[in-house]
Amino acid sequence: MTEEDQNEKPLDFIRTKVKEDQESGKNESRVHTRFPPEPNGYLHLGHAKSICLNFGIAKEFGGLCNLRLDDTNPVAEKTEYAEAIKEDVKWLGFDWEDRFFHASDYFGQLFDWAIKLIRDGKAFVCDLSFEEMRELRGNLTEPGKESPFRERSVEENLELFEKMKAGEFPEGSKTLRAKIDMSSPNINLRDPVIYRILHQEHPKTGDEWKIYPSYDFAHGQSDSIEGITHSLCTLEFEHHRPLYDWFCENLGIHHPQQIEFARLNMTYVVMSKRKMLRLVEKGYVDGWDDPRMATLQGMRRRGFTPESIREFAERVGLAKRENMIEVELLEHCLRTDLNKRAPRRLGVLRPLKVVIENYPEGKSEGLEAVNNPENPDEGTRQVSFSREIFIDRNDFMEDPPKKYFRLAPGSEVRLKYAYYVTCREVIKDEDGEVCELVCSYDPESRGGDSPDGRKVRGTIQWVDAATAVQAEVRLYDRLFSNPTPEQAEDGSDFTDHLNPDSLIKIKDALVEQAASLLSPGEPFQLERIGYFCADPDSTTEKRVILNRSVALRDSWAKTSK
RNA sequence: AGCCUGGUGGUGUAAUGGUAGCACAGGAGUUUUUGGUACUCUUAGUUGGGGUUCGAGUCCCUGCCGGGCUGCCA
Repeated sequence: MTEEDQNEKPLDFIRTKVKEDQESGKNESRVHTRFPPEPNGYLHLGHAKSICLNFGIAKEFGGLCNLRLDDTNPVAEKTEYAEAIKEDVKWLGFDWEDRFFHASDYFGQLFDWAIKLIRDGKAFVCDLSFEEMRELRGNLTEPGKESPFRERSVEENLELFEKMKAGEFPEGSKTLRAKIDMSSPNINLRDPVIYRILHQEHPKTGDEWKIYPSYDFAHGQSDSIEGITHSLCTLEFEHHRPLYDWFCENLGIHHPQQIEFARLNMTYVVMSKRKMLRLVEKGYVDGWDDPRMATLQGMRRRGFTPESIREFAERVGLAKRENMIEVELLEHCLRTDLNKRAPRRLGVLRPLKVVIENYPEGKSEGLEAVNNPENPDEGTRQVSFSREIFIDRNDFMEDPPKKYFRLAPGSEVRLKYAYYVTCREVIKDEDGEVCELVCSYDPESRGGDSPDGRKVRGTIQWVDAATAVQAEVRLYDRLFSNPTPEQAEDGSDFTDHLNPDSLIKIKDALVEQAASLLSPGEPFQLERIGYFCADPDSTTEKRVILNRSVALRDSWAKTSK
């Protein structure tokens, strides 16, 4: 993209603000962002939007972006998740260089800042139980009441807080609270808890700490320590911004600006960690990396490319209003990317035997097939052809409707890259099912063109019976049959809307050899069917298992309905 | 109920007082050895009501609707 294009391209509200700040010299014109996931689950498409935003802005404005794990709650967090997060961000194509941090790196500094707040009379140790605190907090319409421990002396607070740190009190018995305003209409400002007692091993700091800072007391300060200039987060943190600001101001430290944007929602999926966890735990899917999941690991296994996801993240836009992106946009991004890069191969999902009666028995020949019509540089390959081949059952109809261009009794079609064939005879088994076709071929049409200029409307794919490789093909479709499974109008649960056909396994598909040799994740197209890649199970189970990433657009399916 | 926040075609997103545009989806067609791709054309929109103004999606008032908030989660 040229500089001019970039100037012409309208900026979203966040980039507009970043640009203003940079041009006005704020933060010495530095731009520094961060992606701060909590390591309590796997990253999903919604995170991808945030990753692309944060790393993208840093790149566009000549700045930096950190990766920081927000590990302030050891109860839910695991190293397993932390590793997956790093892997996923890297796979998506972003580089945090040497700036990989943890909120727990700052526990010491955070503790010192808590001390400062106590000394300044802005924080106090509170003995209220969970329930008592809730009662005194008030509600949406009524102001809260001050804690009876609010006016403890600085000395007593200091002593108690040190004892909390030393592990002298049981979990839940005391908290450290900021002294702000119990009557604030923003409930987050009603003396929020900033430290709680948790006798819990932390994946990073072990048993060093018995108290842990809350999100509000850790996040903004972590941003501040790292010199973040723009702290981008989702809308639900909007009510927390006054708190974010309050801590930076009252601590007298570098004050990054928090800006909120609307999170990503998409049709036919669920995007919350909690709901995804349920899908995994209840066995509705095969795991976090199930190709039907909107997790980055699932999407990668399914055959999504980092490029397609980045393109998607850019195209969904950025604003503050709630949104529901149609999954079709994601599919479009994948197809566009794969169309230009995926090599073409031949395969049939539901094989139907075809014997070419006038083709010499025992003969076999190699035919030249184009690897990628979008890119001639990828050249051609040889595919073998002989008297017995298989075509897809979908490509034959005994009693075809109008405008059906494929094979039917007496009709002629082109076998892609091979010959024109005409269906002469239909053989059925005892159940009356078509089980074999007898065709004749035109030897003059080798390569797929007839010297007499005769045109044929239909072109179908095929595989050579002698050399085709058997494959299990997994056809994935949307996980839910309802576009908005979470917004059940009838009070139903999202799991009531699971699509029973979201996974169809075809055990006995046949593909040409070249389609059976690719490693997991390498995309290819089975012509006229869709984009595929080998599943990791291929390696462990030592057989060919293919995932359909996305089907090709099928305008015939549409018109024939 | 109070506070905060947001409302532009089916979906998403532009237009910062001056021709409502782009993308996806939908429809029609051209090309085609993938009923793919590409290309062309096309349907469809400013939440209601008032006001300011030569002129309002944009500013003001008011109604309506959506989202968020009463964790020692993030």
